[in-house]
Amino acid sequence: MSDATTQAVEGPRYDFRSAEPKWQQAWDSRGCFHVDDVPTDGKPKYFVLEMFPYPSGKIHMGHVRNYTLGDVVARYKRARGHSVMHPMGWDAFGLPAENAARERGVHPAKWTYENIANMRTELKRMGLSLDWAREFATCQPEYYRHQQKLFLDFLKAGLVERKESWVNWDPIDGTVLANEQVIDGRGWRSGALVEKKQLSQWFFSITKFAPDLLSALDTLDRWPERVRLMQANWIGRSEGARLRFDLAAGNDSVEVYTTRPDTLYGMSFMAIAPEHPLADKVAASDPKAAAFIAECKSKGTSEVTIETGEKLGYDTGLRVKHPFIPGATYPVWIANFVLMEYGTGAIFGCPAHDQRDLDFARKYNLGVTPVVLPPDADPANFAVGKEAYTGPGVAYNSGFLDGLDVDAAKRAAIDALAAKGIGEGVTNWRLRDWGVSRQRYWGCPIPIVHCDACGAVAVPDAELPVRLPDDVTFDLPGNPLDRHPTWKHVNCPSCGKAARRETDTFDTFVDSSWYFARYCCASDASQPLARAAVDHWMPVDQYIGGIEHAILHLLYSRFFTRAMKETGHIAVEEPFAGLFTQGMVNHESYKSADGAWLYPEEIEKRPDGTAVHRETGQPVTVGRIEAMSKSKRNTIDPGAIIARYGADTARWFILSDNPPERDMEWTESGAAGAFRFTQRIYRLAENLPAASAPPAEFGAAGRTLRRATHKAIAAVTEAWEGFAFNVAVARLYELANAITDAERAKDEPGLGWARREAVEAMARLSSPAMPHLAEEIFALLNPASTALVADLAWPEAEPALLVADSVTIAVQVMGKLRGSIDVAPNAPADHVIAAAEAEPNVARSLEGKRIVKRIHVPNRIVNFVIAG
RNA sequence: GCGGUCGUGGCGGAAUGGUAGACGCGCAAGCUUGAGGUGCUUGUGGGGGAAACCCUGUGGAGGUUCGAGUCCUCUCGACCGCACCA
Repeated sequence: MSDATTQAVEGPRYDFRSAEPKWQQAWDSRGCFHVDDVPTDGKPKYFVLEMFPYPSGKIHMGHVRNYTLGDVVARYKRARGHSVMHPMGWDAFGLPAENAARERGVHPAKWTYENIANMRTELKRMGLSLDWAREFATCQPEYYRHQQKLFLDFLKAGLVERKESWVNWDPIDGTVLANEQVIDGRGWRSGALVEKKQLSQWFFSITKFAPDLLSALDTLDRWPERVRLMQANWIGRSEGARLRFDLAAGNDSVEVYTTRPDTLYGMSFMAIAPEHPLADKVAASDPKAAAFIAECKSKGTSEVTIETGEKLGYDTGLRVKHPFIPGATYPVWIANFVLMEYGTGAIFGCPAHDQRDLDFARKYNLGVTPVVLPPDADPANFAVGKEAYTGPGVAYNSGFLDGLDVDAAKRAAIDALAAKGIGEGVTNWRLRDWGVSRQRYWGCPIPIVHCDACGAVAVPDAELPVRLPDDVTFDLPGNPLDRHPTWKHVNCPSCGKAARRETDTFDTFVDSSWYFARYCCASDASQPLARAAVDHWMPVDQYIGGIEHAILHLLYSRFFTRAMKETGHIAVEEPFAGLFTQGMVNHESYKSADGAWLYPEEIEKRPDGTAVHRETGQPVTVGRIEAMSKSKRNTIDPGAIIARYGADTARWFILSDNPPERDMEWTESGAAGAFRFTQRIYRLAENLPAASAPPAEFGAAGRTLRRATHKAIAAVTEAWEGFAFNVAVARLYELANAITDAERAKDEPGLGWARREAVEAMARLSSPAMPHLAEEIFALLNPASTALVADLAWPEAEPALLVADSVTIAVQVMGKLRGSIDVAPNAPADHVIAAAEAEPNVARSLEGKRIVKRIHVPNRIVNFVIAG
């Protein structure tokens, strides 16, 4: 920060440096934002929640935006008479803590708790209306013990399964990798070739709720449409048929799932996934097949294969019988484009009506028989070339299905399969069960003991929590829990014999799938959720966070809430009644001549928009405006902004820039402008008369200002209410402009009172955004009062003052603006039309014309339709 | 490929079918100031005009309407999500 910048904010009239801590202290000492677990105040409840932060070390501008948005809602709702719960906590388990341990030798717990302490201090400087008594971190045994209990309850209720699944295995790191962590077939950290491996893991049975998770999306009317659509796509319902194909030789059969049973007569091959059990069987006696399968598995997740979409296959030599055509058989291929995870891992190929099947058939010279005739096509010469026909039509070349349209043919085919006992209509889901096992240390231990005699045994409730051991090392790859000398060696809770603890920990998404409910009863050590408190507060009325969690976190939370309901921990099914997804905070990026990224503090902007390096004077390339990131160095430290301008300025700018759901750009000039505004409205509050009874009469300027004040009350209220926060800011600027106009007006009786009223309204209307400044101005205006704005009811507009003395009505001729007239509100139509016709410019346009129609919209517009 | 969102001044953006560009940023001129990255005043979509005013203008083309940024159809572009899902 340059000297010049520091000077610019030195000695301001409103000294945020002393005011902000003072008011934070005042709110805190009066417990303004504390609520009881089960309140008895009779107020309507409102639960405001922002997605809790990962304790990475410092807060960033995304946090500032997120928590400012939430704080506006919380403070506004409180003023509107709600009992508001607004808690904060820490999503504290996760990989970065382990990486810090590996790279810097600091214990994950120490690293995490130090980061939390630092970030808590930073958050407190923002002046958020939080109930800090409810704070917790998910890495505390006091939290995760309850999570372990929930898991065991889910297990008892049949909502948890242990099953084999295919995973990306990094043989060097000795761990499972998420798909995103596999880059070109290699582990992102180790660079080792990733293997596909079957591993026994714990799964939450989220698919049991798939129908409900989908249909209930319709009830979430305060969620963004696109989030609901993304979830619907993710859950992925599809209607089709499951049917059995018998092998031509032997007794084996293969199950297939299809959405197009109407095209069965167009079959020319069957394809099975490389992981399909039948493929294994073939490979056992066919080395070439084994080699092909191995190749597919190594390339399975490689982006190259997926992007080029090259279809590879291997003909097993086996053949299957057609379900309807006696004697017809088709080859069985192993194909890389068939997914074991979807449907049954096997498909029947109908190249004429499925693009992938067609690509495959063309490559390997398999037959292409059209069986759906497009409308207006000629059955004698309709043929499929490079594009499969997937549109509507009528079945032909299809035996008993001939002449039926697609839908009727599907039903007829399913009926026929069912009659033969070889198939049925089914609904299929894209959603997979949620694998939660991670081979990591810094996570919640899964409370299970593996016994050779008893199998997987639940840890008894009385022994919870299963605590993470502190004495672990990170000098070797793999899971430190697995190689800990003693931790995993325990006796079986069931038979007492020597057994092994589960050394996997939970996916951190589990931690965040129920934290919102835990806030309601955070101090109750005896149980995960205390029903009285949770039933009172849940669901969250307004949840706010980034769009990046549109699917996983929100879907998992919806699942968890249903599972908690089924196990008696909660009454609701949907955790978040309202959801708001904020945009990102972007900033320009800067590059020096030698190509190195530069921090905004390292450059100096020239008036012409170019930039130079502050120290060297070398030219700097001003790059794209993009998401703040450490690698591009285009970050702005909220701590520095708050130190320089104060929290209110940071909050105000972030709200004013643009609509909160869109990406915003952080600019120096914008922040400076917001700072100037804080000073300006404080100035408006100086030198006002003391409080007094309202005068009986107001002059013209006073009346104008009072109308502006009450219009602002109505407009700002509506804007805060509707998440149009940038509009609320604009309306407050208008009010400030109106106050400035009144300051300049000739003094008249009552004007001082009207200015006081306006300034106090200004302070209170802006208090959700700039709470410290609001308190400071209120105290300045009311030196004898000990009341806090944070405790005051929201201002109400006087309806009489919302009606203007006169309204300006636009006058159009043939829809074109030709003038405007001032008339009394709700003046009679004939009067308004006469005045409109008399307006000089309008009269000129009407001269010599015949008016065929006069349209009058009261208080809005007059439009003359003329002929000739 | 499938699904979706969005196109308004130099920029961020306002606008229940009813005066397009509120409000802010930036810019320009002026006043204030020892100075100013302060404060204040005025101006600021494009074209014409001395002015009054006129024409034009919300990605493009049609349509509905007395009246369209807003509703409908087509089209172009940008962005986002999912993606070999059978």
